[in-house]
Amino acid sequence: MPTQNTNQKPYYITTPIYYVNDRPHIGHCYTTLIADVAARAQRMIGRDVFFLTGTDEHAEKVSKTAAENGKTPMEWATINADRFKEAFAFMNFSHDDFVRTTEDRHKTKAVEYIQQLLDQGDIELGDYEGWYDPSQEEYLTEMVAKENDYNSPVTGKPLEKRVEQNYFFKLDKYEGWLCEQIETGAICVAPEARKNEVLGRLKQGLRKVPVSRKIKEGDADWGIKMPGDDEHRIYVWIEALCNYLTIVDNDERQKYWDGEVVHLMAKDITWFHAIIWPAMLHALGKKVPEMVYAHAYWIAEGKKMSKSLGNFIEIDLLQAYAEKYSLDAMRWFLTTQGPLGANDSDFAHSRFIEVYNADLANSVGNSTSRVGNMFNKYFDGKVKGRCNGEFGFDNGSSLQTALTALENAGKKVDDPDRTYKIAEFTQQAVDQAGEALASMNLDAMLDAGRSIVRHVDEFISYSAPFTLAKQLDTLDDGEHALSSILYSCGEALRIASLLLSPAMPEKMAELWGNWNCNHLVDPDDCNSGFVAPLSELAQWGGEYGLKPGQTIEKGAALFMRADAKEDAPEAERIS
RNA sequence: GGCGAGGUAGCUCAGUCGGUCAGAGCGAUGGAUUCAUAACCCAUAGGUCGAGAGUUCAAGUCUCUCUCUCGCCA
Repeated sequence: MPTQNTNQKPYYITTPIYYVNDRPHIGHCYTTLIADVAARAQRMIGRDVFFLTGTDEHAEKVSKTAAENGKTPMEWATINADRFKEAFAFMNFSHDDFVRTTEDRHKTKAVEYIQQLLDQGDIELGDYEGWYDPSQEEYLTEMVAKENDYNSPVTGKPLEKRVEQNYFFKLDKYEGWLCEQIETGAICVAPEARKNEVLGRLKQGLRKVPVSRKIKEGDADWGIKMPGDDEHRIYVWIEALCNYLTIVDNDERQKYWDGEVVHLMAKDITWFHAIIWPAMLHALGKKVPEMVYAHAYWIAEGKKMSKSLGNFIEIDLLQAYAEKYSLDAMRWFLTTQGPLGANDSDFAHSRFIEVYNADLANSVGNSTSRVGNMFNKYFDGKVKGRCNGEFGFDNGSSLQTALTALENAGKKVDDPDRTYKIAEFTQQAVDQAGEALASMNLDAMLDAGRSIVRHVDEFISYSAPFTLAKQLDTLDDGEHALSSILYSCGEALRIASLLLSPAMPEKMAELWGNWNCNHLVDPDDCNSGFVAPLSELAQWGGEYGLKPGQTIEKGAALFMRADAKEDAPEAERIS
């Protein structure tokens, strides 16, 4: 099966690994959804894709919470990792692997990397001086300490200046190199606002960063020890970062690291991914990621999500939306309205309904419905003939015939000289989608699909095939004209549906099922992969295009119009 | 406190090197239409482009001041 285009590098996309003590919420789902949409789109254009997500399990608090729940840390981690797996299965994510940092395949490699950095002298023992809050047993950053007048933000008691022995990674060594990598775009830090922030901070100078913590009396045996020094444990964040490499650092998967590497994350962890991780990789003699993309946050009904407000949008609410409006509609809303840029986005019910109706029900849903219906009404639910998608030109008469029908019916044609090159239009949309995908502009990619739908709707209004259909007996080439118009509408929508499918794999597969399009390896499984790369699938009237005789079933409406007055779905709170 | 981003139609935002840049989408209103999911198509939006001053023949588009919002600070 020619599903892969060998001209393109393999594509490796990652999400952060999620803190296993968290409950899966919109943030986790959003980042992973973006990765999923990108991964699906890249696979569709024929690239060899590896999409990784997973959980970060070695934090100290995990062992603490486990104890509180009467579990071993590992039992607790497993229970919670499974929650993420379930959530991601529900979201229909297509990750190729799910890493847990407690797995040997991760731990062994991670230790090897740290060992190498130790051997090279990139990691060294040193003194850490900082503001310690005895009541919370933690160090505070200079900034936080200062803001609180060097008192504990929790208890108000004075902070202590403490010195501790730690291992340090000599990040400062790579200051100039990092600056150059980011400024030249060798590492593309996106969006632009994040890049500026990182560069600004870089110019303030770098220091070595502590990468370990001394093990204290009574600490749980959880996490990875510093190689060659049992008294220190590797900080969980540094070990966690290694997951991106550990999981593909083998013969079989090496090609993914050698290909295009894209790290996706929320903006709070930009620094780790744009600075510390590339520096570590460089020190290890490894290639650095091509792109570090840090999106902004979701807010809920205009308010920041916070524990105190208890307004986190968790997986149960997303499930409620999916149940009412379909999973793919929810995926569509998150993908197109989400904070992929530098600004936060609002998850508001009224907005969801607006977008659902405007983008899905009134657009793709309605357009496929009206075209499918006309095939059924006029041609017994079968594709009648082919058409090159050009209308209004001298060498074709279909549109002229349609306009004649309008005149016969006494309808005014405002602008009788319009021309349509629908095949060309779809090709341009496919090209635009490809460009948008390359820069992770997923909304623009999907909008290319929507632009085809809009074009079809406009063309239907202009050519009025339903008026033409009433005069088949009196117009000589009426049937040919009608079949040409319908073919072009159907074929254009078929191509549009391909572009929309990364966000809405199930719904588009449903349409392909109704229209008997052979895009998928298994037509009943939207995750079974495409039988050919997009360049072939989206070929107008090509091997995978609509063919005369092909059955077009009306099928159920893809997206039924939603009532704006209806209340937001309620989440059934699960503890 | 330091550094940075931004305040453009009801909403979300585009606006490259200063001169059809005052725009798009959604919402709203009016019209037309019936193949379709009261959908689609067409038309309409008089927003001092945060405030003030300056540079210029000409400024959302450059400079300064003020104000508000936001981000980053190992």
